[in-house]
This record gives sequence, structure tokens and C-alpha cells, in this order.
Amino acid sequence: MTAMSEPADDDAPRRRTGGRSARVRSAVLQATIAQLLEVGYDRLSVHEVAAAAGVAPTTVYRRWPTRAELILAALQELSAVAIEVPDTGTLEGDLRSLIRSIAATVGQPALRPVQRSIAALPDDVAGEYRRSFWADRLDRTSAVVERAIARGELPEGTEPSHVLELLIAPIWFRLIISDTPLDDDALDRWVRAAIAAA
Amino acid sequence: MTAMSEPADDDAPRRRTGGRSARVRSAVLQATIAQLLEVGYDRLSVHEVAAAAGVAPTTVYRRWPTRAELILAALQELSAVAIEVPDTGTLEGDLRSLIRSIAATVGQPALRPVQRSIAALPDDVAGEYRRSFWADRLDRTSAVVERAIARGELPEGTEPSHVLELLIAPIWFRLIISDTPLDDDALDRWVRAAIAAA
DNA sequence: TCCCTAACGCAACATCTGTAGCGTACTGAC
DNA sequence: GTCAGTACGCTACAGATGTTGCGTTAGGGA
Repeated sequence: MTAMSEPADDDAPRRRTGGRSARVRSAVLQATIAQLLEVGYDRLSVHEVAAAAGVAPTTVYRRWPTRAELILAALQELSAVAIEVPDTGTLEGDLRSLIRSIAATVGQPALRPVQRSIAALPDDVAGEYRRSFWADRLDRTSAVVERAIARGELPEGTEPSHVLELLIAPIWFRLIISDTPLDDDALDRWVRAAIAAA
Repeated sequence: MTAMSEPADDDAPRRRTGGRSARVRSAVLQATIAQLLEVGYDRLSVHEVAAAAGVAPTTVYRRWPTRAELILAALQELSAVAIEVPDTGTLEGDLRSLIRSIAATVGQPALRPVQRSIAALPDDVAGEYRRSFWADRLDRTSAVVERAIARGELPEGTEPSHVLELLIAPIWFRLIISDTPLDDDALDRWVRAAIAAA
């Protein structure tokens, strides 16, 4: 997290981000995701990832010194997908639509190993990423709550992130912590709970 | 998860659970916890655990073939602690007391590596444990909600586990998923939310 | 106390993981 | 096109991880 994009040192090496390097990076991260999906965090082998990417193991180790850093990079790549914010005209409609689309994508059992990997990464490696990712996610969906406030469905001064956090938390609790399947009744209940809380 | 404690086979080996075996088991699991707290999931070395426990590495491998199984066993040992259920006379008082004591114990930063380990364990190893653990946890604290129903604070037919799940989920979301610190304002908000939802 | 054998220790080994040095290829600026 | 130097491939290797076989210790029933 360096604040400046241009280092102060004038003898700084000129990094190469295009061409071969870009192809290597892409291939390795893609192979990492594939391995994660297949065998999970602790059975992931850097050598096998390198082989699958058609790259020498040493190359992988040089760019991502630890497995945690490699996995983090792969996950960052994967989580860069956009999220669409619904606009149904009512808060309940919006939240219901939102939670269902989240549950549909994130609830897929095949993704569980990947999600567990994010949770497993130590704080000093992934802490900053997790915080900024969720701050961004909650911020991007805050429009739903802000429109509800404008419509008078929610009192002035309601904090959007609080509402959305309450909506989303139970999903992840079930997926990662309590290892319990999601059901539509629960989703609706959490929508009503988030509204009632605000 | 064999249903019977006594195998049907009459030539079944008579397991030895006491004496030396018990000491070895205890020492190894204790050393595992210590390692988990110190270096976390993926840097945990079975050889070092064995050394710390004063035991041969092969002994550890024989009893717990994979690191995941070893860690699971250690966590089961650790999570066997009892939870005290408050009784303040009001639902809000009870939930506030409950969430504060949970946050105080589980919120300690030093425990984060251990918690991440639970989350990291693959479903086929720890799934059954996680489900039964949380079913039990929610069941043990359900008295709080049942008393509130009896007092007329909550409508008849309210499902205790739903209320408690909603209360607890945000804690774990912050600790494991969004990596955000807990604050007292948030705890109070979640108490009110859980009540409002029911 | 005796005896059977489960559970452990030890040594030797096969495999996997990560590092270091050096030569080569490709990038990107001129 | 030219060229400096970054990023990669390759080989060799050090160390960690996990397995196998066999001898030894000690638990627990008789």
C-alpha cells in the first residue's frame, strides 16, 4: 500500500507488466483458481500450479514468495467481478432481489473451497484486502438503502452499510462458519430482519 | 460416526484409550493448539508439534493421518468449554449480556488464527463437526428466547435458533469475513436488530 | 502376576517444497 | 533497429513432509 505510484528513487528498475509477464501472470492465477476449486487450500501445490500454467516453478516462487500471496492474488483477480444493484421500487423488493442473487452465486457448493481459502489467509497477508473489498461491496450496494431513505421507507440518518451488513452476515455465517445450507425461508427472514432493524 | 459403540465383529481389536495413549493424545493436541496460536494454519508443522509434545512424528501421523484431522481434533478439544446463559429478566438484557460475553472471549485478536483454521478445514473433514457444534450452541442458549416468549416479550412460535443466529452471525462476519473490529455500538445495534426481527 | 498385543519409538527412505546461481529470451525505451 | 536489463527457464540442491518396516514398551484383561 504505497501511496505513490512513482517511487522517489530515480534509479528504480523499470518493471515489465506487459507481453510475456502478463501472460504468465494470467496463466498462473487461472491455474491457481482451478487448483483451489479442485483440491482446496492446503492441498494446493505450487509445482502443480506452475505445471498447469506451463511455467517453471521458480517463476511462480519469484513473483509470489508464499502460497498465501499467490492465493490472495488469484482471489483478487476472481473477485473483481461487478455486482448489479437492483431497483424494484421498494426496499423489500430490492433487498430480496439482492440477497437472492448473492445467495445464488455465492451459495454454490463448488465455490466453498475458494471461500474457505479467503477466510483462511492470515490477517497480515489478506487483512487489508478483506477490509477494502467489503467496504467497497457495502458501498456499491448502498444505493438501495439510500433510495429507501429518499422514499421515506427508512428514517433519515440510517447508515446503509449497517443495513447491508446485517443482511449479508447470516449468509456467510451459514456458508463458512456453521456449514449449514441456505434456504429461501431464511433469506426472506433476513430481508425482513434487516428492514425491521432500521 | 458409527452408531454403535460396540462393533459387531467379535475379532475387533481392543483399543487402548487410557494411560500412555491418553497422555500422548493430550500432549499432541495441546501442542497443536499452541502452534496454531503462534504460527497459524499453513505454517503448522507436524514434526514441530510432535517435538513440542515429546513424541515421535510417526506417532502423530498414525493417529491423525492429515493435518486437517489433527487440527480438527485439537479444536474439538478446545471448543468443549461450557457457555453460561444469562438471566437478567428481560430479553434485551439477556441478549446484550450474551453478545458481550461472546464478543469478549471470541473477539481476542490472538484467537484469530485458530478461528480461521476452523473456517479453513474442508467440508468433508469438519462439516459434521461445524454443524453439530453450532446446532448445540444455538440450542444451549435458546433458553434466553424461550423465557422471553413465556414473558410475552416475543410472539408464540418464535424460533429461538433464528433469533440467536441473527444475533451471532454479524460477529463472525466481522471477525472472519470482513476482518473488521467489533465495537460496542455495533453489538447493541445487533441486539436491537435481533429483537426487532422477532 | 502373567501374557497378548495395541501403541509407540526409531531408522531409513521417498516425495514434496522452496531456494540459489547462471544463462537465455523477451520487453520496452530510444 | 539497437540495446540495456527485467523476467523467465533450467539445473542443482537444501530442507521439510509424510511413509514403511521392525523392534520395543506398556495397557489392561485374565
